[in-house]
Amino acid sequence: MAEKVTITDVARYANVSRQTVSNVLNSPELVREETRDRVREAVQALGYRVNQAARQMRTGRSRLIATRIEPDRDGINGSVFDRFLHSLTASAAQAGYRVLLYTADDERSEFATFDDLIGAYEPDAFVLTNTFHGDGRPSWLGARGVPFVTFGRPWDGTGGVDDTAHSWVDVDGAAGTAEATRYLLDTGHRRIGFLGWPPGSGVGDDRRSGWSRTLAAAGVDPAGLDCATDDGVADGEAAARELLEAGHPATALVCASDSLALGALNTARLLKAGERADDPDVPPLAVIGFDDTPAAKAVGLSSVSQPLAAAAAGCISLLTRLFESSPPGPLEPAAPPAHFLLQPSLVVRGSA
Amino acid sequence: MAEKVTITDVARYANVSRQTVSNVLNSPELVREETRDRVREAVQALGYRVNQAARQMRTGRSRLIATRIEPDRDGINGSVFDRFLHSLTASAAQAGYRVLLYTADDERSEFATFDDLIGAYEPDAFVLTNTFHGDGRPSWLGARGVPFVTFGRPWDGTGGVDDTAHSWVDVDGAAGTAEATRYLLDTGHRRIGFLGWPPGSGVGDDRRSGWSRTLAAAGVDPAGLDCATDDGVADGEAAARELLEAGHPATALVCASDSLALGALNTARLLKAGERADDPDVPPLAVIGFDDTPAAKAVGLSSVSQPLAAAAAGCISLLTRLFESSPPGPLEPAAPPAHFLLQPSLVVRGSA
DNA sequence: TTGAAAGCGCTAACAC
DNA sequence: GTGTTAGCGCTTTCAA
Repeated sequence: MAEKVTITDVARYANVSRQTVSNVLNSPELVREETRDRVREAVQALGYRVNQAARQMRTGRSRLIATRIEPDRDGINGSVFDRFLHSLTASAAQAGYRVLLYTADDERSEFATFDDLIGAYEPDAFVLTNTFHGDGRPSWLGARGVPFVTFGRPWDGTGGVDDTAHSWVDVDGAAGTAEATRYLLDTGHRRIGFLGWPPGSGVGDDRRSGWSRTLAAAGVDPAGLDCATDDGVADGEAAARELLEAGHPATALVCASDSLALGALNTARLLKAGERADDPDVPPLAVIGFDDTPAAKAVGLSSVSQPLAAAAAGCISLLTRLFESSPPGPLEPAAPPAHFLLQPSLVVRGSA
Repeated sequence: MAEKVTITDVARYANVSRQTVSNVLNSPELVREETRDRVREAVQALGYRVNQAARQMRTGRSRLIATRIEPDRDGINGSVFDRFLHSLTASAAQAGYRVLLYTADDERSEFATFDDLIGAYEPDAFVLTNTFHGDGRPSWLGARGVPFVTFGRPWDGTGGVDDTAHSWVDVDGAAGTAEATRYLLDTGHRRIGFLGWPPGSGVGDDRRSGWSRTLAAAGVDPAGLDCATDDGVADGEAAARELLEAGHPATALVCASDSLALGALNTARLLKAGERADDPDVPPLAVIGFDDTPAAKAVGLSSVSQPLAAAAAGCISLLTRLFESSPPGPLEPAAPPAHFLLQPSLVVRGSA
């Protein structure tokens, strides 16, 4: 256990008072340059580090950012969160913060954890991911004046976004599927289907809209090309089968997730090997997924990639802005909510 | 911002002294039952939570466990760590601890982060993952008397394990590949290859050994069946090609990772569709991966699954044992290192 | 510009 | 069994 070095040790070593050391650390402009340098040397020499617990008691700020770690559902898309988390940890560290993890199975238990965390560790802010329409967390935290940022827009349930609600960072999903659709159009496809989730989820509707508007712009009739199902490889397989066994089947598919895309790929392979085997009229199905997960990379699936590092950096940037505007104290008007809408990019691989 | 409730508020509410409240919290047996109940009611009524920062200043314990979040390399196997992390967070919470994250690109920066973390946040312990032969972290932490557990055995470089080094939890990789090999043997395969990593990595050698010993027990000559390459889908593809284009090719493959297995699957598919097309003599290649990643699930790859939740729980259990034996104070002999070697299980899917 | 005093919330000793 | 005292390391007045 490294012997604890306190501010007193530094003061003694540098021949100044404890307060002067504190000033050098927190308001260096108040200290004469010569003294400042001497103190900094002492800090270096002794390997001094500010003790967070003590500082927190005085300032009320923990330099901790709490976020929930997601259990990776079907797992394919889980990796998106994990990559985000890595970047968040790195960005936070750069800004002088650490990331504290928690888990929660449902809203009730998450609120209980909020209470626990806020009471015990006093995180300076929360980063909320996987937000959804009707998510109670923003208002819970908002009501208590706890700063937070969401990775995901505050969907209002009609496909719109309430920009004034709170600070957020998100990736423009519609732009991603639009780019994917445009790419397929450029490659010569006309009958481009969309494999997505049931309407009502902000994210899913957003991604669908990019496809439909691009198709509309190209004058393609989307009838029979839109298919909604739950997320999962098996769901994707089944749904793709519908789209491909129709009278006038799709020749390409834009998918709302890599899970669905992987399922579509499986189905296409089966059809190719089965009833349609050796039918030269049937070209290979072009498929584009969403999220550019490791699985996509592994099987050569083209996919829309989210700029996760930028999203994480955006969250931290928004948070620090929040901290600056509203000192630790009581709830104040604080800075007006701000947000970043980032552009994804299409990664083309063998599948399209 | 929820108004802060302190121990003083509770004391006033319950008509006792602050110390009595503290006693109810920390040494309930010292307090008369009636008083205890009254205090507990007050705690409930006021929604009181112990302030960690204040407690930490007195006790020197932060109830924080630090661990490094891994950037997910090729990504396929990255998900293993993430699932472990989720379970670790849950297990830690149950034991009254929170998980603090950090990142590090190399050993030097990790040591610097150790210093930072220890000086500033004073985590009670570290959980080290992805340990390797020659890993300097255990001795660094050990020298400073900082408690830690590794998820991964302390390989000594000769394939052996130094049991006395420190507490660890690990999964018996050899048992996993042995089970996979046995399964393939039972399915009628004889020429079962192993697609692994270059010798020298404890984990890789361990997994290889399970295969080779099982093959030996079955009286199969492993000549030309062992292939080593770096981890990655592309590497797996290339290596599998060697194994499959040999004079007397393997009919089944046990792989050290799902990445390699996925690559092998790709190669098998190509060969099947290409030069070997329509050759009835060539049965489909049986492949078994390692780690049971989401990608394996998605493509129907059989794989050896690690009990990650149990591993995480084991880490926490070992850590709490450490805490109990060695009070916050200076470095003491503490409890002797303990460890858990967990058994993986084979998940059979379409690929084998 | 630097120094002295106070106190954040808690718990380990010790007195009552 | 319960209350009193002291102090963990720091920063924020305020005075020198």
